[in-house]
Amino acid sequence: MSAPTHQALSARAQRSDGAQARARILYAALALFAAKGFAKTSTRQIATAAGANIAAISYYFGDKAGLYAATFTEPMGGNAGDLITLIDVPGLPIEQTLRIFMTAYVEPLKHGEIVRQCMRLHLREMIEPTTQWPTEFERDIKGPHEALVRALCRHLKLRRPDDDVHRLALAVSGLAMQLFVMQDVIDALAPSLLDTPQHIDTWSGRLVIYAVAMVGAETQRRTDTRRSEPLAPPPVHAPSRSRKRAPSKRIALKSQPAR
Amino acid sequence: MSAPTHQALSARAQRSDGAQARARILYAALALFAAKGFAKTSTRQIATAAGANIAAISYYFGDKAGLYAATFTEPMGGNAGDLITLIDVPGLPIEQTLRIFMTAYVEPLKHGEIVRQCMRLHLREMIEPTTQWPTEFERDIKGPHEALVRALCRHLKLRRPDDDVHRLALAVSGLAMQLFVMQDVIDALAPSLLDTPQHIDTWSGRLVIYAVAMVGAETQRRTDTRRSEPLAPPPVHAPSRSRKRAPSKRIALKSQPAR
DNA sequence: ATAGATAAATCAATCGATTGATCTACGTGT
DNA sequence: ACACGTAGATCAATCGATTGATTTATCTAT
Repeated sequence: MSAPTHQALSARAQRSDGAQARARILYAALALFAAKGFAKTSTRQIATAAGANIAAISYYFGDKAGLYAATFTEPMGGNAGDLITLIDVPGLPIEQTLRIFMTAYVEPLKHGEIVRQCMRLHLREMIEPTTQWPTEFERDIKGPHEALVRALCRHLKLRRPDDDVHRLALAVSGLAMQLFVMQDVIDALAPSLLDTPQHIDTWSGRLVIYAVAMVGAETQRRTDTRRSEPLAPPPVHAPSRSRKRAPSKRIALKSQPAR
Repeated sequence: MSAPTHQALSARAQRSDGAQARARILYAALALFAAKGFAKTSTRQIATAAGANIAAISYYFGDKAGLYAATFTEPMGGNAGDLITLIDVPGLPIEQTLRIFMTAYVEPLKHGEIVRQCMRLHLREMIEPTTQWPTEFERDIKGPHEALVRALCRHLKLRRPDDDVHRLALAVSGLAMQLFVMQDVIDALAPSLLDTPQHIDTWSGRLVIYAVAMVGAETQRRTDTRRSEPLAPPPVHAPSRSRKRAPSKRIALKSQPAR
């Protein structure tokens, strides 16, 4: 019989779906791995948090490493390639490309705790790489970066990217990436900056402004160094609020203070 | 017996200094903790790498946690407060303040492997906080950030920092911070960007340009929103290379494409 | 429809390996 | 002779993984 009134008190039913137990284990593992890392999370903790038995993890995922790999592939439907195709349209002006890039990059921050945990998991891989890292790197890091490099090359009218384009692209994507890396730091420094989707949107808007400004500064720098002597150190040109052309005031600053 | 020809092959002498063994353990632990983290590094590995015995670690440092704490306090002489006093001089124009900030922030990247390992250790604390983190946060994160916020407030003529100042400060310091966080990523994407002190100086110079541009953009945004209707969404104003006042060209951009 | 058979899911118990930490004994320099 | 430092051996605890047995759901033959 098993009347349908079997207690749903304990997060699992007497005889759960099977796939349901698998999902419980998966998300419990995601939360714990994201919070404490792979090494400091034991399979017993995962099983306890999921309300499942320890044996179920090897039953469904083979071993602990298999479960870890599943937390990378299963929860997210793999929307990484979208970002690339979004910004890889040649006709778009750079401001729109940057806005699309930033908005798409930051947007996951608004989607619940699970996406946030996925992000945290991926960040851990960046600092403490496992066998999962190469895949992660190729798909979520190298791809978007090179797409951004292509867009910047188009805007700067370059046939091939040079070091400065790579630096610029890293600075731009780093603006968005830091929101993920420094989540806790930001919450500690200014708690009201990441708490609501509205605040995340305003931040995304600011990042677009910053990115556009950086691209503009790099464009400026390239024209400056091209028309001046090629070996001169890059002049500090502050976009001073005075509208007259900043005459590249030579500031007496030691470029390398500590030799 | 034991002729003085006892092999100096293995990095330790037969009867080493005592304090010398301590130092070997400390730096071996620093390297291993920085490379693999606290949990995944065993005391046996540290002792083997240091050419010392396992008992020596509890003899000199109490336990594994004590050794971990020592890797934070001993190798670096604590030069964090310097950065604060450097940029906390009210008279300096913002360009110089930013240059000093960036140069001082990035400069450790040039100093050998040990400083690099220390940085890596501190970054691990950011993502996986231990009891060491509060101290670390107050001294190396919150302090410099608030100093930068003060400098920006001075430049923007604000009596008290608002959210936008915090965002700007985070974006600026994030530019420098990402060089540490993304070391391996950068090496994988464009290997020649961080390999020599000259390249690091070049990058530092670019970061100053970027930071100045971002501060300029934020200044611009504030004047724009002040003189326009206060509730309008922040317009995308590209710092176009044309010198004439950018008339805040209204671009038809959906602010939130993927809602 | 009902009983029996097969597969799926869960459980407690336990394995070998490794961890951090400690103990005791030996060698060395003063 | 003495203290200091080192070495090997060993401790209890915990880890990931596996086992065999039990329970439940699904299918099949009559």
